[in-house]
Amino acid sequence: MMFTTKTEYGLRAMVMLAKNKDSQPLSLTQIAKATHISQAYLEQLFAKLKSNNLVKSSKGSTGGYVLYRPAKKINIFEIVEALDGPMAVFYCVSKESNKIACSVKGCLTKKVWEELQKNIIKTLRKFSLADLV
Amino acid sequence: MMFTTKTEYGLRAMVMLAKNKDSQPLSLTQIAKATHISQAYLEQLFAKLKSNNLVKSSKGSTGGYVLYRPAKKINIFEIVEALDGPMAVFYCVSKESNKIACSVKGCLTKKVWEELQKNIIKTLRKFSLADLV
DNA sequence: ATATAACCAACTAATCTTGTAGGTATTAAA
DNA sequence: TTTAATACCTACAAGATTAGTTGGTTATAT
Repeated sequence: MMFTTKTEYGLRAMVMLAKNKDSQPLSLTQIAKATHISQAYLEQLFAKLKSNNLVKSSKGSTGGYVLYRPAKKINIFEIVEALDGPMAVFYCVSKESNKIACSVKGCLTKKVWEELQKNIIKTLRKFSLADLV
Repeated sequence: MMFTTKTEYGLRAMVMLAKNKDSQPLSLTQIAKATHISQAYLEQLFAKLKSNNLVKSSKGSTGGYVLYRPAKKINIFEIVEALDGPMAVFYCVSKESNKIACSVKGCLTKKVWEELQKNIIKTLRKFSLADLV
């Protein structure tokens, strides 16, 4: 029951973007250097961040990444979900649960996971990226 | 960010023990048959449950397992932690965090994980095994 | 043109989860 | 006292996921 390093790394990078007050976007080369995370690995993370509309990119020689929205308008849950995939503490409360057999009628255990999951999401939504800067 | 099947299986088995109104303890053979979980795998789970004082065992021909305490006195967090290991949503808030370098002074991200973790534990403690029966 | 950047897909390495195999020790009951 | 059923133990193996690498291409400011 732990988040992956993807989440950790991505979050660190997002904090860097939030702190960046330059007129220029921040390149992965710069981020890799500062965080000691391999640039190729960062690329994969940023693909996810971008497809979830959390960052936008510009190509070319002065290119790089900037936040898609102001840091205050990005909450931590969005970042976590973009990087780690849809939140599901158990199969029975995942969005793909129809695939897996959990047809137990009135299963009381499920209620625990539902409440837990709601709670996690609520907590993560409470914090914005700006809160981490 | 998902609990393992260890937790799922162990919890199912614990519910069975809680439901067992026989004078006899429940054997792993019986649990394995009812849940379709391999008996050898259940053995490993019960080793953890036992060392965490959640069940007690009796050997011999009519042996098996019973709850260590009444179901009402066992909360879900205890079971989850026994099976899945100490709760830590991130390395920086794990009990072994001294091993891993997270010496960032006044790291704001950590506060998020601390609050999240507290919340998870609180939610899981709120439910007892008796609530699932 | 050239250098620097994003972007892309496939592969490899490492780790963790899940499960198996083969045995010993204990004990109620025949 | 034998037998059958049980817990208990350790090491291994298969499978899945995570983490990271490699070798490219496409785009763009200088």
